[in-house]
Amino acid sequence: MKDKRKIPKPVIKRMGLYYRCLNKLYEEGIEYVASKDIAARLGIKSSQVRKDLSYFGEFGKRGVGYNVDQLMKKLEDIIGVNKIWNVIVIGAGNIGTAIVNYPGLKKEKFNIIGVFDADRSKVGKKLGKLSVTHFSELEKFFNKNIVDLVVLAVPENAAQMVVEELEKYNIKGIINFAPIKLRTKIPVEDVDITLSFKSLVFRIEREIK
Amino acid sequence: MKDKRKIPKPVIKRMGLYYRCLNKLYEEGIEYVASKDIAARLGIKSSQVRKDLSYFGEFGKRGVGYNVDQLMKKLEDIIGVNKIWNVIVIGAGNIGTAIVNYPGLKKEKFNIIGVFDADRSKVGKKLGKLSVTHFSELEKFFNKNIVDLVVLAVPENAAQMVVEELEKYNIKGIINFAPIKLRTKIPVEDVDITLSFKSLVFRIEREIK
DNA sequence: TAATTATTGTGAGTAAGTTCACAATTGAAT
DNA sequence: ATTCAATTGTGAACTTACTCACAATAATTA
Repeated sequence: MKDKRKIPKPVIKRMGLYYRCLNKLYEEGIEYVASKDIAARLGIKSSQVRKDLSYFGEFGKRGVGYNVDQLMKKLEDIIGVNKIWNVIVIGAGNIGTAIVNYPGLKKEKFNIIGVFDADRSKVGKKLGKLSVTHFSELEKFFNKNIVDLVVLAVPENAAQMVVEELEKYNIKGIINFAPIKLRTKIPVEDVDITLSFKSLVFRIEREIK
Repeated sequence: MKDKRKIPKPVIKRMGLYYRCLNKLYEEGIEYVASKDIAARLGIKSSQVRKDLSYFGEFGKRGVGYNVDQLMKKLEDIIGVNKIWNVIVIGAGNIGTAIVNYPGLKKEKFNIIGVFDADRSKVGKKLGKLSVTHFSELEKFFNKNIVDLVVLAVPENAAQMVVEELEKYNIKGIINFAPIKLRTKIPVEDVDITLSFKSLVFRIEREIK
């Protein structure tokens, strides 16, 4: 591993993919795997797999491949899945509800500990084990709980205002479902599902690969 | 516009962003806009905006900017928002339900015309105006309806089997929420929300920008 | 009319990301 | 022990994407 190199952003997304792939291999009882096989399962090139992993260390054995169990554990450290992240969801509409109910997040150690909404008619509504709290209770909640991440699932016109409120607290990042660019110093990851639809449609219409 | 150039994939995603931005400008009553202003709203460089647009034509006026209304209409043609897309959702779990109820899609001309699930206990459940149909009715449905896109919101272990079923029909694309690589000739757009969480967490932990 | 200011469109230059290609290593077979 | 086949890790080449910088153009002002 040549150190100090900056890790390309796409590598980061692929690490999660590799981790999931290794999990499956482990469940299938496979002990050693070659970059070629991982690549085939993910539909990418084997050289990509090797280079990506090489940013973090030398995990393989030449002529043999990677020990599934061992590499899995390395990836756990790298992508930090072992740490439990406390998450609150702001906005209890369709997206907020789906996030709270989505079992995949819990499985990956994202622990949802609160749901907030500004709409009084939604307050008290049960979502799994949680019930919706009014947005005005946010400060009280932050005083009593450690919150790492906030899922922002509010309407577009409310998003920037909520972010400004969030800046008062000490959160580590925001997953933003509102289709606007948030102005903030807090790290933000934007998620936009309609863009995925549009992107697909564009490819279909233009036959661009 | 220099023609025949292949359009970079990231440009395609940004076109949707530009369109949405233009809509807002239009609503705000702004008649002309400079690439610099669009860029500022989206948090990117103005040269990027101009170059992206230049793949499709020359829409601006030097020294003045772009006519909002006019550019909006051009973008409509380019990204094909004017066409209505018929969509079915397979899988009526959390994600499937959220997709069906998500008003953003309807607004963008993605028209959900059916929801299917293999779980008999879900069949008949009302989701907005639609009710869940059993997966075995799929063929009958395809015989009576034109379906452009399929949203795949089934568990990971069912996804590949569903895709093989879908290959019998003449659909144009798949939005895949299952965390696996689908083996198919049909154009697929993968959506993975847990990857967004992981990517954010990775950035937070490593301070990589 | 000439100067001034604003802004586009794009070729050329950078930067980022991917793939190639091969020496180095490992284990198995002869 | 030697050969053979498999596979890694990585520098170098290549490809893709982004940014710069400036000529060209348009509107405004003097």
